[in-house]
Amino acid sequence: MRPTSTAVKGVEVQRRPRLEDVAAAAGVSTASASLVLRDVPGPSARTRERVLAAAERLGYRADRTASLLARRRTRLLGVPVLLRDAFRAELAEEVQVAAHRHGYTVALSAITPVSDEPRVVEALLDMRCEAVLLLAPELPPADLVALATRAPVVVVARHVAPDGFDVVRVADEAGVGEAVDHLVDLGHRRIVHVDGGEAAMAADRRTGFLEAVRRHGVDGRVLRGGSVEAAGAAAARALLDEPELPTAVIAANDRSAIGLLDVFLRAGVRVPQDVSVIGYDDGELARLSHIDLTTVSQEAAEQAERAVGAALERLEGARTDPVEVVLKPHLVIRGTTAPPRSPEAG
Amino acid sequence: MRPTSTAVKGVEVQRRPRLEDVAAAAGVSTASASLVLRDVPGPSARTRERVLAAAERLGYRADRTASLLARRRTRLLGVPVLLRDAFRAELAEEVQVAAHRHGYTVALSAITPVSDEPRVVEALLDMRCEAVLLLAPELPPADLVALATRAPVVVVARHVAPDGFDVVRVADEAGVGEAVDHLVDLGHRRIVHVDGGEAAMAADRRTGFLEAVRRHGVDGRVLRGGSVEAAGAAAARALLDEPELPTAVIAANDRSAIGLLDVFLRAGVRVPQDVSVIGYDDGELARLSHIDLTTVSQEAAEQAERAVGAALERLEGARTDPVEVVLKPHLVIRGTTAPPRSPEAG
DNA sequence: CCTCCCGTTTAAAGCGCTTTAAGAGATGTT
DNA sequence: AACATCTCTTAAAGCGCTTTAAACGGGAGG
Repeated sequence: MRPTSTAVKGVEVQRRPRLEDVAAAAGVSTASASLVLRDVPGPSARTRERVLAAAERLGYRADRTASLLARRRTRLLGVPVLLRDAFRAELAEEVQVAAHRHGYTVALSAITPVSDEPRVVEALLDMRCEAVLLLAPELPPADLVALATRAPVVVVARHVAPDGFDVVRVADEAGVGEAVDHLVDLGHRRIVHVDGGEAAMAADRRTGFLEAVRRHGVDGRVLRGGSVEAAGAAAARALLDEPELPTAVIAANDRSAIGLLDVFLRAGVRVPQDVSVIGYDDGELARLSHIDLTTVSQEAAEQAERAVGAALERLEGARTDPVEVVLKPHLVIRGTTAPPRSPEAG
Repeated sequence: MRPTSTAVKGVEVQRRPRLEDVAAAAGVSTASASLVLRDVPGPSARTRERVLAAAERLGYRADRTASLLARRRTRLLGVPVLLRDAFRAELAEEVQVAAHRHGYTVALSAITPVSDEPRVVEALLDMRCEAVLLLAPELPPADLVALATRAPVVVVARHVAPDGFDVVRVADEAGVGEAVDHLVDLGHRRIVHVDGGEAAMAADRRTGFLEAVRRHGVDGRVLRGGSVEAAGAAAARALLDEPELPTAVIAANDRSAIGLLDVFLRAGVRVPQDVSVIGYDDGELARLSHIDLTTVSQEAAEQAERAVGAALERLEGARTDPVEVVLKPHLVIRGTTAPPRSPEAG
C-alpha cells in the first residue's frame, strides 16, 4: 500500500484517504468496501458496519473523477447556462433539483463571451455527461440536430420540431392567447403586443397574439421589441409618442414588461389604471411584491422535471424516438391588469 | 486493441474514439499521441502532424475525466453559485472568464434549497477541484476556516478576516463613503441609508455610512432593509409614511435600490428631482438605460481576476500565507442623483 | 466422507489518459 | 571501431475507483 501522507518542504500534507485506506482499516478488500459504500447488496452486515465505521473514521469521500471513469454510467446531465438571464438561471436551478431527485448530477457550465454554447456543450461532453439539456437555446435547428447525434439532447423552452432530440416547452401561442382572453374579458379592445424581436421565442408569441385578437375581433397591433428590459423601455417610449395609448400591452417576456412598466411609471402613466401590462415567464422578477406583474407562467419546475424525465427515458433505454412535450401555460393574474378606464364599445 | 463500435440490438453504436484509436491511426504510441495533443515539446514535426491529422479525422476529443484522473493537477476551480442572485451569477461568470484566461476550468454547482453551500462544496471537492471560490458567502467564519483546511479557499465580496483562506473584496465602507460624499457635494443634508439587514455585507456599508455623515456633519439615519427588492420597497413605503422625505437615499445594494425606485415612482415621487437614490454593486440591473442607477461598483471583473489570482498563487506554491485584497470601489454616477430641490442650509 | 450449492469475499482486469524511465537510432568524438 | 551524446519514441506503471469472475467456507444432502 502506498503512503497516505507525504512530506514536502518539511510540511506534512495529509492526503485524501482512498478506498484502499478504508478497506485496509476495515480489514476487507477494496471490492467489498466499494460495494458497501455504494450500498450494493451482497456484503454481510458485519462487513457493512466495519467499512462504514472505517470510512467515517477516516473521513472518506469517494473521488468522483475516479468513480466516473470506472463506472459505465456517469449519471451526469450537462447544462450550459447563460447566467445573465434570470429565467434561464432559474430553469437551470430547477433542472438541478429535478435531476437530484432522480439520482443524477448536473454539470453546469456558463455560457460567456469567450465560450459560446457549442463550445460549452463540447466541454460538457468531454466531462462524460450522458445527455445535454439546452435551456431556451438560440442555436439554429441544424446545429441542434448535429448535436443530437453526439448525445441525447433535450431542448427546453423553445419551439422547434423535435428531430433526433426531444423538446419540452410550453404552448406559447396558447399562453399569449390566455393573456388576450383575460384582457378582452376585462373590457380591453385596443391591445399592443411588444414582441420578442429576433429571439427564438418571439414568433409563437406573436402569432398567438394575432390569432387571439382576430378571434376576439379586437384591435391588436404588434410593436417591435426584444427580450431585455431596454427593448420594453424603448417600446414604451414609442407608445408614449403616439397620440393615444392602447389600453393594454402584452410584452414578449417579463424583462421586457419590466422595461415597459418603468417607463410608464416615470411618464406618470399609471398601471393598471391607465394601461394594463402583461409579461411572460413568471420569473422571480414578476413575483416581486412591488412589481406584482400579471404574466404567463412558463412552469419552470415542471418543464425542468419533464426535461429531466425525457433525458432519463432515453438514457435508460425506455425510448429512442424523439418526443415533444408541450405543457399548457397558465395565466397568473396579479396587479398589473384591470379593466380599461373608459371601456370602449365592443 | 478493443473494438471501436459495438452492435446492440442490431444498432451500430459508434463509440467515442480513444487516444488509442488516434495513436493507431497515426501509427505511433499512445504516449506520443498524448504528448502531441497536449502540445508538449518532444515529438518530431512528422509525428505531430500525423497525430494531429488522425485526431482531426476521427473527431477525437480527450476524455476529461480520464485526463483529470491521470494528471497530477486538475486545474479545476470550484464555484458554488446561488443562481437566483444576479450579482453572484455575474461574479461567477467573470470568475469563469478569468480562470479560462489562466488555463483553468471552473466547475460550477448551483446552491439550491436541496443542497446548501457546504454540501455543494463537498461535491466540488469530490470532483477534484483544486481550490474553491466562495462568492459573497453567508457562512459563519468558523465554517470558512474549517473548509480552508480541506482546500485552498478564496472568499470573494465579503468582509471577513482572512484565516487560512484568502479574501478579495471591495472596501465597502469607503464605497458608501464616496456615495455620501457625492450626495453632500450635490447639496444633500438629510440622507437615509436603507441597510442590508442581516446580510453579511450590511455591517460595513452601515458603518461606512454613519462615519461619512458624521464626518460631513449632516443628518444621516439608518433604516432597516435587506438585500432584495422587497426590502427596498418596504423601506420606501415606510419613508413615504413619514411627514417628510429625506432628500437622498442610499440602499445597501442595487436590488434594494430598485425596490425603492419602484415604490417612489408609483407614489409620484420623482427621482432624482424629489429624491436621489444610490445603489451598490453596479450589476447589470443598474446599468439598464431606463434604470440608470447611480451606484457603487463592486468591480466584479477585477474581483474575479484577483480571486482567481489568489487561488493560483496558492496552487502554484507561490504563497502559503493568507492574503486580503481590498479593492478601492468607485462611484458610478448615473441618472438617479441630482442636487436636492431646495438646497438646505449647511 | 464427499459433493454440490449458496452466500460472501476478493484478486485482478479494466475505465482512458498521463508520465516516467528505459530503449532505439542517429550523430558526434576520440 | 568503440563509446558518449542527443533526439525521439514507447512500454509500462499508474490515477482511484468499479466490476467481473473466480475462490472460499460452511452447510445440506447423499
